[in-house]
Amino acid sequence: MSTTEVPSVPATARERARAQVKAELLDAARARLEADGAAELSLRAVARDLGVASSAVYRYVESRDALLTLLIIETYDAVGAVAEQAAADARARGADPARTWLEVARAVRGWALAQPYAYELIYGTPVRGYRAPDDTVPSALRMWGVIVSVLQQAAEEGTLAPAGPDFDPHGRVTPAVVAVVGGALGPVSDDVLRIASRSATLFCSLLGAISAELFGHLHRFADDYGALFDVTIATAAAGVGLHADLSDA
Amino acid sequence: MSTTEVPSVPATARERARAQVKAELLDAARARLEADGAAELSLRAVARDLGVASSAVYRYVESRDALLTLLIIETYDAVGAVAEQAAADARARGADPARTWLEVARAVRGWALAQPYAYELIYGTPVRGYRAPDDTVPSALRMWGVIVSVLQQAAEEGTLAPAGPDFDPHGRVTPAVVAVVGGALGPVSDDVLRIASRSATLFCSLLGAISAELFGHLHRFADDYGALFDVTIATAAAGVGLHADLSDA
DNA sequence: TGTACATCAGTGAACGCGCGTTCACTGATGTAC
DNA sequence: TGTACATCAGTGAACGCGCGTTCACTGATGTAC
Repeated sequence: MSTTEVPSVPATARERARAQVKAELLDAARARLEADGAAELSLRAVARDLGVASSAVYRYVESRDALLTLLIIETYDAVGAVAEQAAADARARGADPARTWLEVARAVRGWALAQPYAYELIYGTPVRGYRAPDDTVPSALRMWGVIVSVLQQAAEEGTLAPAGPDFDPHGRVTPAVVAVVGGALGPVSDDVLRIASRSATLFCSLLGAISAELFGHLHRFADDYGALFDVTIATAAAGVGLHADLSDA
Repeated sequence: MSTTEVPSVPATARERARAQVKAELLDAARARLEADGAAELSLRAVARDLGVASSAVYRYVESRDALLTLLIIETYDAVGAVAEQAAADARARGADPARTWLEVARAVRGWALAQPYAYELIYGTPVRGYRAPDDTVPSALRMWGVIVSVLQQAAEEGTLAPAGPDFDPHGRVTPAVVAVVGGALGPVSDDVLRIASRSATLFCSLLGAISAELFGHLHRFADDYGALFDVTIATAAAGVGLHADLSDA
């Protein structure tokens, strides 16, 4: 009935139980993370929450760092899915690329505000002494994929123009940069060439706007930070050639 | 010879010695911070470095949190001074506002790369369990002062235009925002009105560009991140109406 | 279906670590007369 | 200038805490015959 491959549904009851306990462990760890923050995440606390000896955790996870890695991958996937969904929804409603990007940014902000410690885990100060292994890369790239898809869409529509006569990023994008952003996402076309550095600019504007709010640098702007966020994202996007209409927002 | 005011130079030898030891303590704490990171800063480690019992530190500092506060203020002042100096230098060389901002951004980035843990202390994930008191606010505002001065300069020169026809931040800036940015820096003029949200946008673009680099989100862009940084900063600035000429950079 | 053995999830004690903070103390430095 | 007292910088031991990780163990679950 099956080849010698590892089955996706575990065969034995023991394996099924094991998979379920591991899932519960991850859930508990995520709850701890979202309550205490990434730097404070402790195996003993997670074990306590599960009502289990702290040593039992080691049946499922090699070390605290390994657990962190699992959570980081989960979190990149979660925010990546949020961004992808927002882009798909916006496009389904007929949004242009600029509007799509704004919707993506809002969705990511909403996600970050709802679980700030998860945001901090991946986009805040890296946990000291922890070095993320390469396993996290594919999940981390999902966000970049969304960004590039927006720019690509604008380039195909011919609406991706530089913001001003004095500024043409094209000439300043080196082959190395192009290879990375282009290479990660498909064949390098002239369009991608033109958008390579712009993906970084959009990413940075999103990271900066959310981090500034979350880390308390805008708390004097208080109540209406949502509107300020829109302006900040749209302004940086305008610099990149994506002009959004905010009048209905 | 003096009033009853606290003298700025301590009178007694004991007071002088005390002030000097406190300065040495802060230096040692800063060194530890720059070696280990903010979250790992420990009073015992600092005491060890000073060759002193850990309890002795409490003669000079109320608690670990109080020490953190002192370091945060010092750090805000340090980066504020770097930004102010860069702006002054640029203006002395006859730079326009857009160019001035780029020079400021570069200077701040250089400072951050040279002491990443100091940058993280103030602009990274806040240290858990620590709540910054209001003492830090004036020092934190120095950076905002530089940003607003650049925008004000452009507004006075009449070169501060929106980036595109579809985007006018003016209408979306609420009175509350204006009161904060304007109020912190002088009387609220129409010019300030127009730049209130833009200061946040510039701040966020700087925060995002440096954090993204420092926290490893651009490490695949590797070698030439300096050029990418310029483009990112200039692009967001262009969205705000500051058009920099990068051709000679 | 029943027995003998292997696997392995979970236990609980322990190791060694570092931390922030308190407290009674000592001895040197300063002050008042 | 000399003595008696007050101040206070720094000591070292201690308290109580939580952490990551290891290890020999037990007992239940699974497998082979």
